[in-house]
Amino acid sequence: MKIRNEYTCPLEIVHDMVKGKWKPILIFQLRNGAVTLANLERQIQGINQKMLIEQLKELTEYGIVKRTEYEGYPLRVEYSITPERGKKMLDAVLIMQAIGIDYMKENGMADILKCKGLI
Amino acid sequence: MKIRNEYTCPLEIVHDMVKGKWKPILIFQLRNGAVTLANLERQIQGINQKMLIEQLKELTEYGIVKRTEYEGYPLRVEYSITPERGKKMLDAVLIMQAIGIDYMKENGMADILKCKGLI
DNA sequence: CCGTATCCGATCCGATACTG
DNA sequence: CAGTATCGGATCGGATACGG
Repeated sequence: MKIRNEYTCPLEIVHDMVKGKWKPILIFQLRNGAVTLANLERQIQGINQKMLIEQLKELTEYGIVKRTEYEGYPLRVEYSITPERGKKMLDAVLIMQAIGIDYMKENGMADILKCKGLI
Repeated sequence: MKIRNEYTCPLEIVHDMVKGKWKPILIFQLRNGAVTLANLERQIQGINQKMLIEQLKELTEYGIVKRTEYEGYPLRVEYSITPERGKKMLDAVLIMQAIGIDYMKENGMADILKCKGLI
């Protein structure tokens, strides 16, 4: 992954950190602690393995996500958010989630929220 | 602009609201009140008029930005963030800005912050 | 179970030119 | 000053197949 050497403002970097369709959702899914790849794939509707690994990798390189590998067989890997940058980013993601929930309520999409237990 | 009719989670909508290289920066630039197009173009390094108008338009359609047109000549238009959704989104953007500032400090990019008066 | 590689259509975004 | 139209390269993201 490229980390550009010419940034003109802090938000430009953060955009690189979290751009991509799945990154905010991934951060949200890690809010309660470490999760395996297989679980993430199960919990996130519509994602595929390629996107999952690719975007987790980028989040890891920016210090938002931590990857932990455990010895033994079968292979076991867990992903979690980092206590510093990851936690802060989660705060931003939670605000955005609230915005999304409000938007859905106001626009007749509440059914989706219900079936997810968010309402 | 399309508002998909199939969303599977609130963060997916919010991603549509703020995706794009310039949207977080635009929201940040409107933090202190209404600004004209020409001023935004001056304040945001590297943006061009097309992107400026395009992304402001999308933010407006999602209720994050408000466009106000004043009568008279020359034409005067001002953009501001909305008190509800726009303000909340600004809260998220401010967290992200702080993350970006930290990141830059930790990675020897503090010079950019200095020249912007952010440090 | 975890990760990599490739292919390909969709979209993003920058440059540029033009209108009121 | 504010906004529209178009074009082409770069990037993104989904499907699929393969390897540790």
